[in-house]
Amino acid sequence: MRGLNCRRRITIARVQNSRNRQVTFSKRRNGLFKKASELSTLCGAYVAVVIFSSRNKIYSCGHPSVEFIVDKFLGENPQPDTDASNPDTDAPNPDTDAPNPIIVTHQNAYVERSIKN
Amino acid sequence: MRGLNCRRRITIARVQNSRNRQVTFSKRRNGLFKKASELSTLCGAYVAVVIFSSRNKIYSCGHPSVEFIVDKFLGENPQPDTDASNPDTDAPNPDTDAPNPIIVTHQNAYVERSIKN
DNA sequence: TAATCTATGTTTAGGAT
DNA sequence: CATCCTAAACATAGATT
Repeated sequence: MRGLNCRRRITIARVQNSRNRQVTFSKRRNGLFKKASELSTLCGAYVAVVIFSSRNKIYSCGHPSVEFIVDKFLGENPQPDTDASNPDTDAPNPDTDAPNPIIVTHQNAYVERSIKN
Repeated sequence: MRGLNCRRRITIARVQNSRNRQVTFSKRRNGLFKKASELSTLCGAYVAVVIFSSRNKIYSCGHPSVEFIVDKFLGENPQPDTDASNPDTDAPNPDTDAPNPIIVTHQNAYVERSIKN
């Protein structure tokens, strides 16, 4: 029970065994959500994660909420300001939304873009 | 170089020092994207991550693309189920979108929901 | 400001339940 | 299905450049 049944290095490629793949999906999905939550808490950022499993099930996690972040992402939230009265909290400020035309094509890559510019 | 300048345990709470917070944001954001990418590759899942920094900058990462996943999430991609017959490849099938009425309210919690049912 | 270093805290593969 | 266990793999806080 020791030394052999521990973590082994794996290559980042599709897990062949469907059973192992399912377990890996479950474990890493939870890990991803935890990391997302921590990032939000530690840095005061808005973080949303949306996952579609191979069986077409949706799993999502968002701070403050996936919908809010998705709307903001889509620029469908031209809403100027709901309540921006917290000097201490420099969390993303809703009322800084500009009537931007965002939504560029996001491919399989990390994207960084300023809303202001 | 001597045991002190190494990693220390931190509590998951807003990082007070703004400089450290910025560094932590940068490091963990990259880590989160990497994890998301690995999950997608390992399990054949669609994964999208959208982040709004406290300075309102957008950072996103998606496989196959954030837009595609967001659209799917919003149910703006109505279309039932083209084929549910591929035992080997259980990767999400783009053309299996169903005219579903999804979009429930997603709060600060992990959400799991089946599309088919 | 970002990249590098390194010891250590955290995640997780595989096995078992 | 999720969850526990273990030890190895991996991520990263803090210092440094």
